[in-house]
Amino acid sequence: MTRDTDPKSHAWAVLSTAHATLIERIEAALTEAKLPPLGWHDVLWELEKAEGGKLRMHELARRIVLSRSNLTRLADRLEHARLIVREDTPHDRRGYHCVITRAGLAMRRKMWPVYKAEIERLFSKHITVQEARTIGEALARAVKAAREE
Amino acid sequence: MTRDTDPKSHAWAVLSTAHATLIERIEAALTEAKLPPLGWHDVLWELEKAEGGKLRMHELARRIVLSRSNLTRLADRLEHARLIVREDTPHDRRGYHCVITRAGLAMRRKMWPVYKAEIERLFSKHITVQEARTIGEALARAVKAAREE
DNA sequence: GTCATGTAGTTGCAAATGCAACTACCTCTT
DNA sequence: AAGAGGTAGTTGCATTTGCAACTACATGAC
Repeated sequence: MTRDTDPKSHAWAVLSTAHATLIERIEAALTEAKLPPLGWHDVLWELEKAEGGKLRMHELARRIVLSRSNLTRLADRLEHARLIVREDTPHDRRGYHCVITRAGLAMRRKMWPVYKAEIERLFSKHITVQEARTIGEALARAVKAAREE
Repeated sequence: MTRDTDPKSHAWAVLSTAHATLIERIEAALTEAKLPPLGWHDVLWELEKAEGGKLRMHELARRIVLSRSNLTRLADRLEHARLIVREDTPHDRRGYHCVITRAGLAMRRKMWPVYKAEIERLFSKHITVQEARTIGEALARAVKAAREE
């Protein structure tokens, strides 16, 4: 047990390191380009993909894997920057819809090339399509299982 | 460009989500077990693996992918909890060695089963050994390339 | 109806993070 | 031997995070 050689734990360890390394670089690239942090892109992209460009807070939080309270504050910042707006929901007066604005769409389109370039440079370039598929499938299975627990 | 279907970008997106999901659960499990955060385990484990149970601050920071200033503070907390000590280095009076203590070793051994159980439950159980190997190899390649840049 | 229980989202506060100085020391050049 | 430039690590400060309350509304049982 002193040295863990199980290939699965090892895969997790490498995944962790890879994530930390890439995130660090991606954030640096965004800062360098005078763009907002990665989290903003995640929110905007989820909204853009969603039907009508809107999503309930809790659903958005679930999709970007962020706690509710953190999303509240993140949404505050995005709203303050006029990239999203909060709209009352018709049938549930407790909640809101986050809606992406025109400026939000524009911002996401500005962030994506910078983000994408880093992914290519630091990730895509070094793995095969076959490996990418394996990674995508295997991890999607794990995420799905974790969610259904 | 509205919808990105490139399998490599997709793999990155899934990796990101998987990481966030698992980390959240692992931290929760550690908290529940009244144990310190995951970052403490990372530090202790790197030291334990290292020759003589000691590492220079900058080397430790590099290995756990943490900024220097963050490591300073993290090390402060670990030192305060008596899990590591800082020792002067013989030939470079600017720096220190972080050295794991007996209590540090004991703490890591207490944290690992909790950590490991979550990895198994949420990750290992859902992927094949072959997939694990592919993930490990592909991501290690990317990390290596990023570091050598 | 009304009470108990559950869900949506926000807020206060303490702790952790990121960035840009800053100190101290090392190394190389001349 | 002295100065320039680089590296090691820390610190101050503003921002972000995490957790536990807390408000407001919804839902189901009776």
